[in-house]
Amino acid sequence: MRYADIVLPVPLPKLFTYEVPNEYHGTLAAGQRVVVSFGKKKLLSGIIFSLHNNKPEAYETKPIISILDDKPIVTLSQLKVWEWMADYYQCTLGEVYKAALPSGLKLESETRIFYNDEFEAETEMPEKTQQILDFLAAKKYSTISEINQFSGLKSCHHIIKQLIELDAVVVNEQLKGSWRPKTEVFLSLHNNVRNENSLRDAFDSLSRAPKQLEVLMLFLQSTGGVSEAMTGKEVLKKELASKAVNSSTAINELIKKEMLVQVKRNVDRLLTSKIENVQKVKTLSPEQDSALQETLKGFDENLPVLLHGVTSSGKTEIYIHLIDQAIKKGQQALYLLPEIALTTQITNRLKAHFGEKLGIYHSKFSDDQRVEVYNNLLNNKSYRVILGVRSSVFLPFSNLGLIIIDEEHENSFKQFDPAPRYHARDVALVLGQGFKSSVLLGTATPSIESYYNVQNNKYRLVELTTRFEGMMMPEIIVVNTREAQRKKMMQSHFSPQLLEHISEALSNKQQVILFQNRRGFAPFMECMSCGWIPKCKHCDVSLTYHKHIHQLICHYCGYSSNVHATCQACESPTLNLKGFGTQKIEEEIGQIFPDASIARMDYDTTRSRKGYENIISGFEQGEYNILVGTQMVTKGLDFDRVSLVGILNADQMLNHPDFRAFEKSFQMMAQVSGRAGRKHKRGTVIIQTSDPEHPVIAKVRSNNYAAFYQEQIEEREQFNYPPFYRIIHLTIKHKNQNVTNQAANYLAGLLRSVFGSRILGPQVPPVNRIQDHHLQRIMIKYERKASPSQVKKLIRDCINQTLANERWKYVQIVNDVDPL
DNA sequence: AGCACGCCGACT
DNA sequence: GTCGGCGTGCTC
Repeated sequence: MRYADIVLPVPLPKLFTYEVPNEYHGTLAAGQRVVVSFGKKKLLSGIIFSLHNNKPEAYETKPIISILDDKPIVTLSQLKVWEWMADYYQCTLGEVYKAALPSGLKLESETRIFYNDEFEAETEMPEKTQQILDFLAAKKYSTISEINQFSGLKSCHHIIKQLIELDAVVVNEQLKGSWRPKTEVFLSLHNNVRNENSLRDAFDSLSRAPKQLEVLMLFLQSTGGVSEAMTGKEVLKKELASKAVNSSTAINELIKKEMLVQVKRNVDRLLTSKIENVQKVKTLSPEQDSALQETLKGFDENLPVLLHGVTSSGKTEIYIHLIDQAIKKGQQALYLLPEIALTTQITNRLKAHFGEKLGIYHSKFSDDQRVEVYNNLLNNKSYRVILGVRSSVFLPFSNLGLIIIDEEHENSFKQFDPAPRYHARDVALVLGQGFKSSVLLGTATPSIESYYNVQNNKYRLVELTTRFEGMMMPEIIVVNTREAQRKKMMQSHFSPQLLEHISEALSNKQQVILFQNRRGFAPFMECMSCGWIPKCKHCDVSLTYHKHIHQLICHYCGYSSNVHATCQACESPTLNLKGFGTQKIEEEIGQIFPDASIARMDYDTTRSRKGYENIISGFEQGEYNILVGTQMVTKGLDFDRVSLVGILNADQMLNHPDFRAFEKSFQMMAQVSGRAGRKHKRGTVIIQTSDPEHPVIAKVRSNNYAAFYQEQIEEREQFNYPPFYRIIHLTIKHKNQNVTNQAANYLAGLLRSVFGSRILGPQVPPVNRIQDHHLQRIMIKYERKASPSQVKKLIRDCINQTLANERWKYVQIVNDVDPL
């Protein structure tokens, strides 16, 4: 095989053919990583997709520069999933590759500019050039982006080019960013002193070096005693060093005197905490046990099972039993959770059961740690279970027997940007087919699509209707805010009933959760005189005010701006903070209950690595009385002292212009209500709304999922929405608004000639400009029974025909399959 | 997506 | 006259 087709991390819809150097003939396989040169100078790592002997006719091939692995790091079954994804989600293999591997396994070159020491200037050069040269001379070498940053230039290309011509600098491409094993230094007793006599002599010889003596004693203590130390037991150097002040010189002296020896060893980054005693799997309640048996029956029929269990019904225990069984059969298990539900609570619980068999794959982990999880699984080391977020469907499983998708209804399983815009639940089902794994979808509030699959006998349904350990479903009180407003009884966002219940809970030393879904209601500034609102320079959105840094930030492109004292339009000093976010609620509730301690959980307070866990554990331990939060508070948290949950504004969710708004509202309200109540004490939920008779609220109140589903499914059928129809969104982007509009109209016309009334739009999406690109959107709704691949091919043809047109060949068209 | 090339307007 | 911004094309 003399040629290799290689997947490269570029969004181009093809593979690239490189020549295999002679010495590698017959030694390569699909899935191995190679380094190749791409374009004029770039070095990239890519994945061998296939090997063949077809010499390309149209171009000269470049050779593969080097081979990074002796054996494939992407398995054949992974490559199959990649291919399926690229096809189903209409993206390129390169985009899948980018998403699939942790960046530590993807190498890319970086241009380094080296200063030439022998250089002597013959003529004077411009000031800027001289500055950059001085900068390089001081640093020896630097990168383009560093120089740009230093010089404040948008591009330093011209200057560098000049310097190259003058021989003042040389450039060089350097591969960077590769993962390296972590090493730590261990100490053990030197062979010379591993008997009592010589050890005694050693002690004697240290009589005038008290510090070294102290350290040696500490070392012996750390090994667990002299006899242990004699066997060569090792102690972490940094741990020993931390036991005495200024001990590092003493340690190094002892090494020099050949009393201690040090060795560097590769250590696992993930085995930081010691594994506690592995817990036995708990016995299940009768309800749980029969649910487990039902689930197994479904698995026997080779059907995915939808486990519909009310909140706090103990689904996790069932999962643990299933995982345990899979491991006993020698299989692997994958437990998928949405990002925000992957808390220490659940991690600790699983760790207690599965110990070092458990691997965790999470975006808050460093990239090095993710590489280690990847390698652990690839080399079949310790992991048998992976608890992870959406991207863990990309891990190199070899014998996946069980997949659990918990909180199956969660939208965050769908990746929105960048491509691949995949839904982890749907990819997991495909993954499961490949391995013939058992698949379990768990939730208290199934998505309409999944429940429909139950009705159609594509999934088996298992229900858990009772809460764990005698917990009762909460009492739900609906408060009419319109009426309260009319009677002028609303105190800002709080109804008298809600305030009454809060103060009652507080005086009973119980905790309160206040839920505010702030979607579209983030705090922003507005001029009270002229109505001017600070907007993003590059996007069609108002800037969001962030109190902690006192800045305005664009949530779409990250643009930030200082807060000005005066209005930029009319110059009057009347800029006011507007909006109804969690921060506002936090402040106001603090004024009403000055003695309560309040925590806030939202995008801002949980961005840092520890922020999220601090808030949760603080609330758990009763440091806070009230927790104010966005949808984050609804996910998989079990608190023991929460007696009251307040939903501040249900209307906001219900009035969203989206066909899934009711579904999302029901799920959100049901989930957040599930946080109320403790063992043997019924919790209370207060829902504030201006429309207490709203059918969705009625179903939440009666906890009647089936009725809710019935209503929704009829609506979906009537208006041709999923699950009866499939949806594809095409977003057309261009810097010039006219070009965007024309291209969108042309494309929509083409599509209509093929699909007729299945085409909607083009329409301007709610946010019509992002990063200086104007947007238009076309929606394609087509019957579920139509062949998706056929439909997608026809759509591709229309897109290609549009892009072939000279006038809009620079238009970007983004494909979102099954959008949410 | 990145990156280089080259065209063209802005300032010395 | 040069500098540097941005539009255009190419990547095995």
